[in-house]
Amino acid sequence: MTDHVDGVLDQWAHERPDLDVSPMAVAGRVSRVARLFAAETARTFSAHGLDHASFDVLATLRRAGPPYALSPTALTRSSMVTSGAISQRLDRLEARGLVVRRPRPTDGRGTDVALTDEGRALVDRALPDHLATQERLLAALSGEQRGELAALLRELLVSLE
Amino acid sequence: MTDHVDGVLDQWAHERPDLDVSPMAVAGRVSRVARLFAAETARTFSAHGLDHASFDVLATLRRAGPPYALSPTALTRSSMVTSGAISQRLDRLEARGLVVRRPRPTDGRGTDVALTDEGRALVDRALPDHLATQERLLAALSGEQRGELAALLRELLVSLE
DNA sequence: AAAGATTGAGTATTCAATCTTA
DNA sequence: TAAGATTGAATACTCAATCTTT
Repeated sequence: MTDHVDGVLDQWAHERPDLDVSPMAVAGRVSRVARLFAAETARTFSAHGLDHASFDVLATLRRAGPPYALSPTALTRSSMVTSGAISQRLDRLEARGLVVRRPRPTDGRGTDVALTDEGRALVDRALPDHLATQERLLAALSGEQRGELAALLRELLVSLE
Repeated sequence: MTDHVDGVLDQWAHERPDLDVSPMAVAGRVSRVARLFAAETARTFSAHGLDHASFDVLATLRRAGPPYALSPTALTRSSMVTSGAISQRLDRLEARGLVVRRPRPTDGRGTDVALTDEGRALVDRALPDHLATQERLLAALSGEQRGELAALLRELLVSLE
């Protein structure tokens, strides 16, 4: 059985036999899997009136634990987008009443972003569905294979982060 | 050694001990690795006056072999973006003289998109640097580990594609 | 009616500049 | 000066509608 990347590697082997394209066997597949996962999980988020960007912020606040509040800077560091993107995500979430922004008492420069009750309820509803979708996407791999895959990706991430 | 995802899993285990968040161990890492790879390879592309979108189109035409020509539909299928996005990528590449669009002789509806000599020269220059960047990003993994990782990702892709 | 390709409106991002407070 | 956060211009995408040819 072959996937799209096998075809790409074959083409390069034929057209540029002088080059070692083996890094693509990993890099190309990581990129494709990530995109396919994102497309599929987007459908689940959509069923809850969310998208990946919104869920990402709500989930980061939720898993931080009570009082479910973080600064925009902390949200930016946890995410993989710029501070400007976080500001705009917060605008949208606040307009929907899912988060509130409040000036931080101890530092006039700072802001606390907190989940509202509605925001917390929404992310708690969406999370089980999201996990079920991820589980379904991974169904082709056994528990042992998932463990191996996670371990290899962690080693890679440790070297990159 | 732990990565960002270990921290996320710990947080969820504390806040939602009722849920099995283990799918995130794979899905979260795939997403993060893909984003980090994309950010780093973008720097290489930029050094050649390219970005990921442009390189993707040029490389697809290049590895197709002589005469380095495909239809927009074929380019769309090979990519992971919509036909509208491909149209716009081709506008940009054509404006720079890296590809040319010509009506297909055998079917008035069709278009052939072909690399120009300049387009081919550019992708052939950028490709070795791109591979070197990917190689560097994977440096933490042995050859054997890369093989295992690629095999697991391929199995996943076969189930998803 | 369908296939191939493009268009334009709407959206979420990045980047650099800006504003406020420490 | 620096830190925290936001703003607005520029960019590349998606989605749905459209145009042309078969």
